[in-house]
Amino acid sequence: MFQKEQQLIEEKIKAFCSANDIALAELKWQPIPFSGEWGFATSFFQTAANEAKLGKGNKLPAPQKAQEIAEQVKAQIGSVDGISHVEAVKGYLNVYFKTSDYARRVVDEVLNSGVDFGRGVKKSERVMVEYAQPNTHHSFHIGHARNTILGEALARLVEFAGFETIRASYPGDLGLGVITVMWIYDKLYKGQEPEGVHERGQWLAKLYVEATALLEKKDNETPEEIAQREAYDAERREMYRKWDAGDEYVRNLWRVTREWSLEELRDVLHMLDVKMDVWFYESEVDEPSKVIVDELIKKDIATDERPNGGAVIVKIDEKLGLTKEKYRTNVILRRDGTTLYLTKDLALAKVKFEKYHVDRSIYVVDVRQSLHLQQAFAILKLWGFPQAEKCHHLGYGFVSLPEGAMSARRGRVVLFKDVADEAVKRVLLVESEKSADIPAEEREKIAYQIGMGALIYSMLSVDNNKDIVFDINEALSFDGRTGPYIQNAYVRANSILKKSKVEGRKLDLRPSTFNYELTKHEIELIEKISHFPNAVQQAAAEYRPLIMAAYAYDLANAFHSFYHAVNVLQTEDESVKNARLRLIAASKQTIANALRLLDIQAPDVM
RNA sequence: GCCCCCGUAGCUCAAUGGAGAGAGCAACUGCCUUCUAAGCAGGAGGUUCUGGGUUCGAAUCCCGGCGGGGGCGCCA
Repeated sequence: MFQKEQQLIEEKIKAFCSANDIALAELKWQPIPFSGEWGFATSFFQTAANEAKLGKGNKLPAPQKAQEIAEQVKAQIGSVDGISHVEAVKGYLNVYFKTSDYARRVVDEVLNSGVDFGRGVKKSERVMVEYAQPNTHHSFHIGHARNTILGEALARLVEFAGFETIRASYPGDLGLGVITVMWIYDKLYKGQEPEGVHERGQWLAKLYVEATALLEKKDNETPEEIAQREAYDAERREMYRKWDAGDEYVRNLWRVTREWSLEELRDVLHMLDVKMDVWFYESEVDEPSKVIVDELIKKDIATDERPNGGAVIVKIDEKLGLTKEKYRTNVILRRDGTTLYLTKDLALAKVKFEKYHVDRSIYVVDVRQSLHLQQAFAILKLWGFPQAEKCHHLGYGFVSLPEGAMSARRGRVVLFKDVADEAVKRVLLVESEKSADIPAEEREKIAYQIGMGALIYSMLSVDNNKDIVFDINEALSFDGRTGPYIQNAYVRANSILKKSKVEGRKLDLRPSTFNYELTKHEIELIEKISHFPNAVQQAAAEYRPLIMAAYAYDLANAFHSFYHAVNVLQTEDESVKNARLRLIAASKQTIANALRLLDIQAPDVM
């Protein structure tokens, strides 16, 4: 927020150094890292090292030399508008703001910008974020939830940072897993259909477990059992063949059951406040991807080994001219002419580039698929798409359970819906004792916001490359570094503002002066608020929602401390009280903006 | 065999190559007649796995080792 002052000082430093023939290194600025101190800082260690290398000046060790330069620079800077004083400490130059001016500037900017405070300037590139790619005929578990939460937070961040953003979902609606569910449904449960969108979706997942048990090879099978199992498998294969051939009965069965899953998915996304712009389906890119294979063969990117009884492959390293193995070789068409995951991803990328004119394509996908995506990007490059350079795989560690990996085949999963229901139940329990005055009809809604806040924050406050062992007690914890902690700061700010009006004092919208001695808690809070726009840009540039999650906690933390140290409503001096109320309004706004980017809702009371 | 990720307080995790390596949880000490205690304040807790190297400066970058996880042609 204070580039102007920074730039002015920078110019003075540069002028001084060139006048005195000092080999100034690039100036990198950072906030002064001590609490309650407000300003920005840079160091002269690199410059001192440069000087030493050139054999110039005295032969002081670098830290002392840096301090010497800092002192000289300090003497040269003199007074700058809005800067209270400058210090040279341990090789650093610390520039301190004049608190009253800056407090007013920060608070005014937040209140004038409102929901747009922190929004970046419009960028020219269009970004697509692909996430929420569960398979149909299964149910949405906590691992899918991590994917979706991560993708949504990223989309919100990138969008707020200034990029035109397209959200895309890509459900896997074909393949053997899908056919397996259809097979057992058709064989044993035809005509049945549980009530309720989630119940029906989850039922399909149960059928999958049952089918897998029937089809799986077991130890010590009798000849009869083997024959039975093989007969089942033949039925399933036959169904797959019919699906592929476009058989009307099988296709219809597929459409109906697929829709059950999609209905559940849409409801889950609604629960997570996710609004997709584009829906891609695996089944829709299946045929187009076959055409692509021919094109790649013609362009001599792919090698057709079918005449020799093989598949169609791409020798990626060889085609890229790499001598050491990196992308290796992969198959893009089976020998029987059917497509693979990689084939379909190529077709999908083509659609993204050509139909949606995407400049930057982000894939939020499990880290285990890293090689496959790198292979896809490499083939896109060979194919001649310049956007291939800006394809980015945002991998994330997988979510497992304390008892081991989740397994859809064995039905050992934690369903998102179950966790969400449990979250509401737990919050309601806390609420009934802590906030008995909240009307019952509002309670459930607030409980949902808080419960989801806890769950979402627990997913976002861990860096994406780390695996998570899902522990529901940790995920739904409301104490300490959690979503509810941040929501509570928002609620407290809201409560004070409400009360200030109840007591008959309209919130003064005129800018306040802050020309009193601010407590260190106020200074720290204002400084945190002023960093919000930077946090947005950093999180978006690094594709890391964690940056925003950490920021939101720090901001809430600064607010809670201020809340306890300073009683605003009992402030005697009216102008000081008014300034503080404006600071609270600015805090509330910034917390709200940060929570929104994290896909967490901010309740007015809790 | 090759490639990727990780190793930081008892536990779970942070830390654009920069100033006391920080939070939360657990345990300990205080604080509700006060704007909501889902909170605040305080103390304790560290050879940043290990050995080298680069650098004025390394948890961070490079090389080796140890330990854990993942991936490597017709699954997704």
